[in-house]
Amino acid sequence: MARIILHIDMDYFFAQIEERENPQFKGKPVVVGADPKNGKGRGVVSTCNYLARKYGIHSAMPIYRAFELCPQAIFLPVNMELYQKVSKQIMEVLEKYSASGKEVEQTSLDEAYLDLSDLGATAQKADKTDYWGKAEKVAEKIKEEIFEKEKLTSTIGIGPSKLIAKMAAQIKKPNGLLIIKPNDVESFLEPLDIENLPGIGPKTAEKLMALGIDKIKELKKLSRKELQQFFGKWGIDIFEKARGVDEKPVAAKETIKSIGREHTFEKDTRDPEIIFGRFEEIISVVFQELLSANFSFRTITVICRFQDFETHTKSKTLPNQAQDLKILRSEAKKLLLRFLIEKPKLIRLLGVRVSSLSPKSVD
DNA sequence: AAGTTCTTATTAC
DNA sequence: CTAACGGTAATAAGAACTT
Repeated sequence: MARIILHIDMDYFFAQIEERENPQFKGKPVVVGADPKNGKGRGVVSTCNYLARKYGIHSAMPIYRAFELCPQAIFLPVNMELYQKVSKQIMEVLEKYSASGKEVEQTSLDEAYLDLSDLGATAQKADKTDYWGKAEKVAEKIKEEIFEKEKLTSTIGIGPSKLIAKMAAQIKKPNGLLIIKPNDVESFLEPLDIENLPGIGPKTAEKLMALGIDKIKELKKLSRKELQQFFGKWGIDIFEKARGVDEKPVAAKETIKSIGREHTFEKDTRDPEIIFGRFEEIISVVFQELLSANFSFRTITVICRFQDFETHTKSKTLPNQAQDLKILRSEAKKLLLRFLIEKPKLIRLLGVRVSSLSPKSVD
């Protein structure tokens, strides 16, 4: 029995919220992300509205580039608290539509999966036809309710797996709805680019391109064996994805696995005041996060990116769980000192991450 | 030989 | 002065170590 999985993705989430909060932005290009600093900013675009996209701006683009493309756009900082609040409201709507006992799997602030298979489980044999029609109705209602309550548009994809549901939504955005039934999976996938497959990023795509493969239809010509020889274990995954095969269940994420902070300096630096000052701030923020989440840690990782963009990590795993700022600070500092001794280069970015977390209950 | 730990690479939002 | 990019997190894989 095929599952019915729904994937919802809010349209240009951060920027759409900003439009909603500031009606005067309507009809103007809006870019949410780092401060462009008159073309000298070091950050990137987080999200932008579709008008900004017309100028060639897109997510992850260096902010100075976005500023070049459209200096008259409205540039806004990321207001994460606000987006988190809105996200929570939206997830509450979704909860109502997930079958009893089934959890909503939230994968980011603005994306989630629901398993609607139960719509079919109760249907009679004679009525076999319309699980998918019912799912479509549910999707329409979800979209409507979110729009009513939050005045935000979204895109929903429905398919027999998380993979297909997600791809359906990706293709149809913004403000779209697309249902791919099991029989349509093949014809849906084949004409798409390999990069439309979640998990196939620029690196994997480039390797496949070198083999003359750019469409999923071409990718399917490679055997399981060939893909495995090329990509190892990963090749098996690719083989299955190309056929829409994805058995992963919809399940809410249990716990966080790591907590970290990174900072890119305004200017690359070697100044100990700046380096250690910032390092200390990063450490305390990470420790605060750890406390508020009520976790102890066992592994500390320090990330260092140099002027030439070379990025390295050093980590240390303690013999026991700890929830102690002094330990975090002293171990992290030792790791940082190793970097400073080994490399004489200017530092661009510093980061600290704790992992091997374990929940720590306070009595 | 097996289990950890350390490090890098890749992806995604 | 040529000028290529954030921050946060997960996951996988291999190398390097301990036991």
